[in-house]
Amino acid sequence: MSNPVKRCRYFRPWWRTRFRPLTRHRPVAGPRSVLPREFFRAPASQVAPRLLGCVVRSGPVAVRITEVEAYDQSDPASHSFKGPTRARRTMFGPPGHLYVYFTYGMHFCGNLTCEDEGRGAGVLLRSGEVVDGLDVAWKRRGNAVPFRNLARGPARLAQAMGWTREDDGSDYLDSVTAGDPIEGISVGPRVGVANAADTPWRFWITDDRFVSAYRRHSSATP
DNA sequence: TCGTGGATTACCT
DNA sequence: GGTAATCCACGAG
Repeated sequence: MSNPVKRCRYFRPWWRTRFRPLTRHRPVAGPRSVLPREFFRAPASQVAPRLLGCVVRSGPVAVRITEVEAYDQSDPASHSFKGPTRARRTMFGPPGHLYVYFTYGMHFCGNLTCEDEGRGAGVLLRSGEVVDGLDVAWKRRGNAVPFRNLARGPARLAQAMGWTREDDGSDYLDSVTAGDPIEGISVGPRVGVANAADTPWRFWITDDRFVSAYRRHSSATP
């Protein structure tokens, strides 16, 4: 039993996956700087593109962020638009915290809160590339999931990170670190929102394979 | 690769 | 009681 491949139940060799894991060749190495609280105090639409390429860690799993969406209080599509409620109070809390919500009766999604306390703003983490804790992420997502889809999509990302209701309100200041510089940023309308779908507050890394497929909300006006 | 439809429940009106 | 910041399986081309 000296074969390390067989020791780990959830290890999957890259040649069994649809896409070659870039983590084998582009590891996140060395200490990374933690972003200051002031970083998250800015408007969500400014924080969102700056988060691209950053690495968010939850226990053993770390994800390089490739796609985000910004939401704030003046935004009809935002959970904070109608003011604070019990389920959405985290969004109105201090910046740099994790806001986890439950949607479609089965999925969790995670946001990083922005702006000053009392202002309901945040950045939805839509997609990412798992760069650490690959075995744990695969265990949570299922063995049959292709490497590319481990965290491609907000609910997939939340599942890979292991986020649930209990993580709502956690301070994530020490869990977000700067990443490698990125090539380019694309901007476009947000996904899955019925109101203000055309507000260009969705940001993603141009030509990155770890970006979710764009799908407009079924009842959104064309 | 793309489009379609079903699953399933917390939350607010 | 309707809506929802979604995912997955499946089929067609």
